[in-house]
Amino acid sequence: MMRINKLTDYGIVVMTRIADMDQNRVHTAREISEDTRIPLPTVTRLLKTLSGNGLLDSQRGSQGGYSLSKSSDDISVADIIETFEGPIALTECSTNACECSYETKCSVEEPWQKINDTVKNALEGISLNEMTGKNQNEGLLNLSMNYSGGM
Amino acid sequence: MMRINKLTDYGIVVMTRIADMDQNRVHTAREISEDTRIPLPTVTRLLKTLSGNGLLDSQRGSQGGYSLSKSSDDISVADIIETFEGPIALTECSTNACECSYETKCSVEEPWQKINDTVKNALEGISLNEMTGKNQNEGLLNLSMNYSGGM
DNA sequence: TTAAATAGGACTAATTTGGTCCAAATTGCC
DNA sequence: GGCAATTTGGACCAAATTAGTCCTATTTAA
Repeated sequence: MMRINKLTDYGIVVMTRIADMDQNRVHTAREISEDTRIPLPTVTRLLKTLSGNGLLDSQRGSQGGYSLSKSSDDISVADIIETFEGPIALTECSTNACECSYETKCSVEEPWQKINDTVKNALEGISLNEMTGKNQNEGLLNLSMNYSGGM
Repeated sequence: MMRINKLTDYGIVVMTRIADMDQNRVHTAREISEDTRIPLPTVTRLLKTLSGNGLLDSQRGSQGGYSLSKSSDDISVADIIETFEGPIALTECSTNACECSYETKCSVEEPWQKINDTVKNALEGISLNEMTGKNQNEGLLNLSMNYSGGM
């Protein structure tokens, strides 16, 4: 467990797919649905959310469709996750002024914030471009380094 | 969003509380409930899960109770999370042989694994002892370094 | 004018999660 | 031996969240 939502996961798939396609034209919900095999109504909703949050540009009407609002290098996995789930926060204490009434919990607050920052940072470091697997560069290499480097 | 479950969060609070208490005696569910202000039935369930998974030792009967099964230095936040939520896996593709039928998703599989490893690693690096805030040592300092060091 | 799109929002079903409770087994102590 | 204090195991239900669908309006190119 400790999963991101299924819709968020789909959202990343959809974005990755768009990043993989021809950048010189827009892509319709139907086209993306057929490509990814995610049902059309669901894809429709994903795309609306993504364009509503500025990650996609949309063009209405006949010949309309969606395209990336910026380079796939400038869109992070964290951007997409936050679009669907709001700010990355593993616990309530990770973000807000934590209102917990449990005394103990508060000794726990500061460590959680740092843990949260680490996770967030990792997700911000991965660009959509890297998710396509076409070219592996900085973000993922750094992750590998940190991983083998151990903590 | 992208939260760990509330029960998991409670579980960490409970474990932290126990780590904070006298290690030379066992602690009852009632005692921990009163300390943390988490309702008794819930605490009871948390403790059962924790002892069932080997993070706590239990002693039945009168004068019984719970105690850490090992040093708080040797119990990680990841251990506790996995006790309640199973293996840390942000997406299905992060663990299992990913059965996804979406072609695109598979280009996404490898990056996800690395992201997942990073998150997991961060959580494994924080000991229960550090969560108590009594003494801040390696795990959290390393997180801070990685954080400010940037990726 | 028409057909092809997106936009916005309501709605329902399914799943997960949170929280409680009860009966059984164990153990220390008088 | 018996009682009281505990943990154990499992069932159960209510609440919240999530997934997925559908309908109607709006926009735009041809």
